Amino acid sequence: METNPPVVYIVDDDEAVRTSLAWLLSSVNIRTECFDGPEAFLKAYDANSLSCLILDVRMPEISGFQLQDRLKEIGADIPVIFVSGHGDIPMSVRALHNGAVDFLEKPYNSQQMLERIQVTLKNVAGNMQARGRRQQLKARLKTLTVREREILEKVIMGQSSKLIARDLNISVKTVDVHRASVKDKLGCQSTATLVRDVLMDFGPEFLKAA
Amino acid sequence: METNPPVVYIVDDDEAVRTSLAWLLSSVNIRTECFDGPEAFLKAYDANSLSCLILDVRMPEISGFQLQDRLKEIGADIPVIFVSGHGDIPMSVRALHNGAVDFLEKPYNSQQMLERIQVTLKNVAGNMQARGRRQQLKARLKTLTVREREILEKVIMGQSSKLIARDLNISVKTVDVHRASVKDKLGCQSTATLVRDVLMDFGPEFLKAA
DNA sequence: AGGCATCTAGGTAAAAATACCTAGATCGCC
DNA sequence: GGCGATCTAGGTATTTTTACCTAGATGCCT
Repeated sequence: METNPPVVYIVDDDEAVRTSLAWLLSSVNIRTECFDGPEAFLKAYDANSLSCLILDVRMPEISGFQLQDRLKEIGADIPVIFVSGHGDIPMSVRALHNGAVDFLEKPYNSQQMLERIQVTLKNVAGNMQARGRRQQLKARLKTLTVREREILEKVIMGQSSKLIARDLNISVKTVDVHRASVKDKLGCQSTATLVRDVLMDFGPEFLKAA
Repeated sequence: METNPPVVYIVDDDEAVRTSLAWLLSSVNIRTECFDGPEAFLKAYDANSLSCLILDVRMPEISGFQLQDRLKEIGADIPVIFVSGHGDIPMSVRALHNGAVDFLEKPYNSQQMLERIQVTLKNVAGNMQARGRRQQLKARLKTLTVREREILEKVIMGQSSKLIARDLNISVKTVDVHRASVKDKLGCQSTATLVRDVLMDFGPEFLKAA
């Protein structure tokens, strides 16, 4: 996790806006990367960076909303701050419902813009280590076999090895073997930490998650 | 938990708005309760009801935002739909950041208003049984003694009785006694279900919760 | 055919959790 | 002074989990 310098991605088709924002941020030593459209941004985006995205709503070809959807699809949880010159209330509501962290009007107040960005970056920083664990756990969950995952779910539901064995019509011994390899693969010390780690990072969505 | 008929609370100082909204909702058989100000609403509000709140932003004495803050303070997690006749984007963003589920402009489109309300009520209904468990668990957590709660936290952190005993400089036996009474008071069968139940309902906020 | 992953299951043993029991020390309250 | 709550801790026994070991059956890929 190389997260040291925060990056603010700026996606706007208006050259003047990009330049002005970049200048504003550089004045407080925040690194920026500018793109004139979503495609260019998606190519350059580094999911492991400590970053946020300043996104224009209305752009040719692909709108800001569409880019936001795209980012959700690929599981990129970079915080999005929308900026719009012709926005209205329904648009801002839609943006925030769709997961944006903020919505500002153009022309924006520099001081305010800066403040919102810094708050956002701060929040991202606060969530970084949690996100790291989450990603790691997700990767490890993928290494589980079908049977192991099945046992994991039942363990988390609080069933004992005996019950699980009866459910699956296999020996308790076999269940224990699977439990052991699950704990091994996920790097947990005990059933308690196993349940805790999985639920902390995935919560109720665990059963649905891939 | 008597939650049968959903209630839509309407708080607006404009009599005409209240009447019109109440009429709209009654046309689809949704029960409403109207109030001309936050104080009257707070007196009548039933936290156990399946409900949402249509709230005007600008009102004399106490603003909609202030009522929203008040509701957060008293732990009422009723979903709030703001309506405003003189709203702007910053206001809507502020409202949503503050926990509102929606923000509509006056004059509103009846069909749209209805739709948003129904979506909101549906979501509330979906969360009701979860909320019930949460409330029950919260109540039970309060019956724990200081020591029991201390042990519970360590158990959830994945520590074994042996470790906990060493941490607290007491006997393993004593730790087991506390563990047993914690499981008993919270109504859990095993450590796994204990960890699961607490984390499912409180998650990472468990340590901060009262 | 051989290698590899997976699911299966048994043995042995230690460690941990759980379920019962008793019971002393302390403290605040009536 | 007695009562109840709380924290303490021991005994005993059972069940469960965990850590090691081996190893057969299956199926897939090279």
